[in-house]
Amino acid sequence: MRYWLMKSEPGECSIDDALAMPASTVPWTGVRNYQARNFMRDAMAVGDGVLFYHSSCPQPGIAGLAEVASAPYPDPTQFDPSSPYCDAASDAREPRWLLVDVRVTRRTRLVPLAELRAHPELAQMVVLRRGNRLSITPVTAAEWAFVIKVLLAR
DNA sequence: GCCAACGTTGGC
DNA sequence: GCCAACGTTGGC
Repeated sequence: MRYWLMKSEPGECSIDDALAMPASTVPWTGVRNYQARNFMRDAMAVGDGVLFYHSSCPQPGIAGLAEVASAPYPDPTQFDPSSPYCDAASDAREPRWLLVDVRVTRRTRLVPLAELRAHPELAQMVVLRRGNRLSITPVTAAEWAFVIKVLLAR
């Protein structure tokens, strides 16, 4: 069992948008970075814990808890000409972009980025590292436990 | 394989 | 809107 932080722009899919979906589950469409794709393709397993993070918005931070809810499968938006995520170079027989489904298990208070940065226990979190831009980053078991037990107990 | 130019991310 | 950081592209 592994843990992840996954960024979503609330303008596209907020925690409430995800909760409004059937089974509170959303396909994690639109990832167009190979490192992030490889996490979904190679390292995730159903049941892995996910910190659902709001980015590119007035209040960036953790907005809820979720879990990986499917095996990897091709992201349909890469083949959709009307989608901003369309990738004409991707071959339908060998899709370039994969995704997993993510099921929200709990809406939490918004834990702001600044609050995450304020805790030495989280100083090594990949998402907090200088210059990090990855939309999917691994979270250690200790970081996960700290977020749950300390930050979300408040 | 190198690397300059360019594009994107995302907080502020 | 700015800009640091870093990924991607494409000529060579």
